[in-house]
Amino acid sequence: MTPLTLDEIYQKLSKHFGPQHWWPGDTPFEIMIGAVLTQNTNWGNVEKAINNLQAAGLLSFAAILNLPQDVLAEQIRPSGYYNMKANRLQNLLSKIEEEYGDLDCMLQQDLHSLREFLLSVKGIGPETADSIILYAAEKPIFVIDTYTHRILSHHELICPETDYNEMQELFMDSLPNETELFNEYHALLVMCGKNYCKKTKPKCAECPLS
DNA sequence: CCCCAGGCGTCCA
DNA sequence: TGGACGCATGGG
Repeated sequence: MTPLTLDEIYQKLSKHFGPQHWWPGDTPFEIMIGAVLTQNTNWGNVEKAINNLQAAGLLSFAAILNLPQDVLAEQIRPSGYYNMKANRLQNLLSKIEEEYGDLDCMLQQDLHSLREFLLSVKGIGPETADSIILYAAEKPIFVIDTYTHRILSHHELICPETDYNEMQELFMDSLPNETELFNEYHALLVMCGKNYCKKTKPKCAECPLS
């Protein structure tokens, strides 16, 4: 049988799951912090870390930048890799301050220079960069993650060794260049991955794409 | 007890 | 360039 098209996948997921209202964060700053904290980490653990920061009154650019790194690490402990992530967060914020002065200025840059800057920051890879661009800066770029790879691979739209950039081009070459669509599509792929296309015990029979 | 989660940098061939 | 490995908590 012929593989699904990217458009058909979107239609099926959208019908099955409905609107996703992503990213789960209130402000661009909080979205950016969450994007770093969720690296290879369950979102539930990220929420615990963000709640710790919120409760301590530390969920701000200045607070996170200026906190002693070991104190920050302790606050974000539930998100895992906490020493590395404390370092990555402070490095990111200091680079933003150095390059742009503040977050709002960074978010107003054009997509290409923003992506180039983010990828130059140690600890920010393609997925984290693109998540910040799409969900915090609200500019049209398609975010790829392990779920995307697994779902495309499983439905034979790609071979397993396809890399990040190839998958991103696949989406962006065949879909209209719309922030809202890219936002919703990625959120739907994550929802589908979490519920049906898990690494172990996948529920393929119940998947809306099967 | 096991395995995994909305990655990334480093090292080594 | 690409595969292995470390980073680490909390949930199933």
